[in-house]
Amino acid sequence: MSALLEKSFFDRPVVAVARDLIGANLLFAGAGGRIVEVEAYDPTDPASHSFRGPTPRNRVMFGPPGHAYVYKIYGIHYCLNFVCQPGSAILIRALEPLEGLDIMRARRGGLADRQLCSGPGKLAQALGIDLEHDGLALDAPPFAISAAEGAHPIATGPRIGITKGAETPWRFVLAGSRFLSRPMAKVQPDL
DNA sequence: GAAAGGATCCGCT
DNA sequence: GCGGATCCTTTCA
Repeated sequence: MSALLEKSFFDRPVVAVARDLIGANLLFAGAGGRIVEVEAYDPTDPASHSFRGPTPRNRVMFGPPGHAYVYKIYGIHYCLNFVCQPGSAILIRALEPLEGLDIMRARRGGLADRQLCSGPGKLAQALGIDLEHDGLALDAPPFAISAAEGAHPIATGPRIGITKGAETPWRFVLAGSRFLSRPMAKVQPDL
């Protein structure tokens, strides 16, 4: 098991951090697994919550790097992000479930492992994350995030579910993973 | 004060 | 493949 990531890991350009998170291990209170899908957002990006500056909801995005930004979407689901440099964050979209399988299955209604964490809302539900956890530090419990070990083939493509900035290819996935929220429509190897 | 719409998921057709 | 659920943040008058 490699060392836990420190806040300085996140104090870099958001796209570089996003690439490095593919293959990293994310645990929240003992439940989680390998990160296989993320998306990057930055303040110059019309799809980003930070595009129009700080608001009560997104204030954590403008705080120090290495904290969790959690928000509610469509009145029902929660999404987990990692804050990088000011106004930048990475949406964690899918995990390969590895730890705490029993509790994650229970939270997700007994669904199959492929469906436990294959989407941002599902992942937050499986890990038990909600608005109470907005702003928590990522380098201390209940978070435990360790760096990827070895090489991971990364594919890139357009982000999912957005209407503005839809062409920006800031979705990063572990190529060929069975645990993605959706397959990469057109596999583009990362360069 | 009002209205629009969203970084989603699930069930039904 | 499509639409409803569900709510609250943000924007605009």
